[in-house]
Amino acid sequence: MAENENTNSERSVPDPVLNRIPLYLRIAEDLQGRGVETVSSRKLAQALGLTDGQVRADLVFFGAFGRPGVGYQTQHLVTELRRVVGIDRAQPVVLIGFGSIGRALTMYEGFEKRAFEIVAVFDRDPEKIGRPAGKCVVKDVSTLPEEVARLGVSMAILAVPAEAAQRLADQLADAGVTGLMNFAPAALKLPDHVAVMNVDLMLTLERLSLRMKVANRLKR
Amino acid sequence: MAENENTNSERSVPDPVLNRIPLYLRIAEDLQGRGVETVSSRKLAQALGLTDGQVRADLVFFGAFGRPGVGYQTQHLVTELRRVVGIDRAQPVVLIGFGSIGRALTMYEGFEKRAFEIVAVFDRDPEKIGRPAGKCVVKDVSTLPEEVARLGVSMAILAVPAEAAQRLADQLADAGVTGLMNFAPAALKLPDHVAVMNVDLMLTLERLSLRMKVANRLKR
DNA sequence: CGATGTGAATCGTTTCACAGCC
DNA sequence: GGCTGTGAAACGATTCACATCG
Repeated sequence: MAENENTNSERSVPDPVLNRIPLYLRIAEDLQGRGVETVSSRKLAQALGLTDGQVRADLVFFGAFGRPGVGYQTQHLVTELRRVVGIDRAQPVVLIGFGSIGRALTMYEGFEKRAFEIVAVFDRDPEKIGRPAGKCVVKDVSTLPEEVARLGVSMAILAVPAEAAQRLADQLADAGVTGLMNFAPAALKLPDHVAVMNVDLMLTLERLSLRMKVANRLKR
Repeated sequence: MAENENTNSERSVPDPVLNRIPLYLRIAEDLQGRGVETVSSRKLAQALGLTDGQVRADLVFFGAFGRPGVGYQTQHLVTELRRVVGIDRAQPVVLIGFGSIGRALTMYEGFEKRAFEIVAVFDRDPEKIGRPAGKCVVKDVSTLPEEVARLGVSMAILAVPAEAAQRLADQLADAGVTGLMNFAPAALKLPDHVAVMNVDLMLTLERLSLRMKVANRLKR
């Protein structure tokens, strides 16, 4: 068995920290790509608009990989954070919904640059089934449960209309998916062991609009 | 120190509250559409997985529109929150970048259902310029500043490669844009009076992956 | 010296309890 | 009785200061 080296799981990690870890990884990767060998918490903080103390406190949640007097070795930081985030090896992902958003995702180059790979695409529309979608061919969504189980995928992207989202999310959870990126404007109800990240474009626009209004108020 | 007689305007609203307000609006709209006339803070809270006290506290930031013993009138709540969010009337938006994401956005029906309207689309690629994009025609991005100024738009969606994002963001800010939804994986530096919402798909996937690994989800 | 890791203090948000209104 | 609005308490996250190590 591949040992799960401890990973401090005793303590629950605050949500804001979970959101920042991938940001640190991105900076570290950028520095590594530019040949920078070490980086201080202060540098990391400046790049992200945070304080150096916060950076150190965040990183310590996942183990102390810095050296006093020196800083963090970018190579080491990248390796460790990739492992922490779970992208130290390729992650297979299934995509459900080949509408405008789904299509854009299959064309998006970012996936391969990072460690994610879309291994199957599903849609309900007979018109779309059989069409090429990136490296895949669109499959009938009715085969979703068996395909997901067969592929052993644990991550899914849901890009379907709101009405269909809950039912498909349930199917995915039943088939063993434990992580879901949801583009549908729906508040999915799922078991606690399934992680969900909602990407709701209209909601985001409204939040932006609200911030613009609030800022205007403060300005007066 | 002079007194501020403006009660709400000077008070800064916590970020988490700003994120939740559009959620309340969505629930209220749904209830209104189903003919429900009043709703309690408890009902709103249950629909979103919050506490009733939190809902009340949040809404009070923007004025007290509830009635003790009764609750909130959905009609009133919708009207007020639409105004608060700034979608009580149509909001013109410009879209920069007609790649896979930009194209998906022009096809997305959600915009018109909500109060946003894409009034101009820009790209750099001569191949794409002149092509239809929703109700618009793709314009040369070199005309961006004058077009934005002419249209008087204050909201923009940036769906271009990371390398081009900062320069275009600067142009947009100079042209009077005060709200920006950014799809590029770049940490934009902009004046404080410009609100930015980042939608970074790879970052979101990494945050999802990290949450799947941590699975520290203790009970509610 | 420079920079980390850490516990203590500070800050802000959420929760609670209750007074007041319907 | 039901429900809001509100100040106070509780909680959690961020900042700070410092001991420690390279």
